[in-house]
Amino acid sequence: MKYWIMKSEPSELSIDALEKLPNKTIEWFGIRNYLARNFMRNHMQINDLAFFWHSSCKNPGIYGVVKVVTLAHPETLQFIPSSEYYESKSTLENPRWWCVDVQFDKKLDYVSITELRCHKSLAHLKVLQKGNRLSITEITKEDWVYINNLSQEIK
DNA sequence: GCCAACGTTGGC
DNA sequence: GCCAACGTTGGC
Repeated sequence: MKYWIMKSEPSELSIDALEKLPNKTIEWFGIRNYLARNFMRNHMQINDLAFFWHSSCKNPGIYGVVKVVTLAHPETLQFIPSSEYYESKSTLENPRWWCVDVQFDKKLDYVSITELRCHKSLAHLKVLQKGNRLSITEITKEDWVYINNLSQEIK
């Protein structure tokens, strides 16, 4: 079992919006980066857990937990010409973009990026590194436990 | 709105 | 397959 951080712009999909969806589940749409795709397609397993991160917003950081509930499958929006995520090079036989479905698990007490930066033991996190542009990164179980405890303390 | 970092594109 | 130019991400 693996642990992840998955970033989403709250204007596109916030943790609250996810919680209101049917089954509280959605495909992790819109990923157009090969590394992030490969994490989903090649490495994610059902029941993996991820911190839900709000990015490109006033208060970036961790807001909750989601669970991986499917293996990777071709992403829907790449086939829809009117979508901003349309991919003309994808065919049904050979889709370029793949994603998993994630389900809302729970909200956490907000852990800001600023707070995370205060902890030396988290300095290795990819989300804290300068110039990081990857919207999906793997973290260790130790990081997972540490950050969960942090959220509890902040509460 | 700035800008550093880095991914992608396309000519050669 | 190199690499310059360009585009995008995302924190600040």
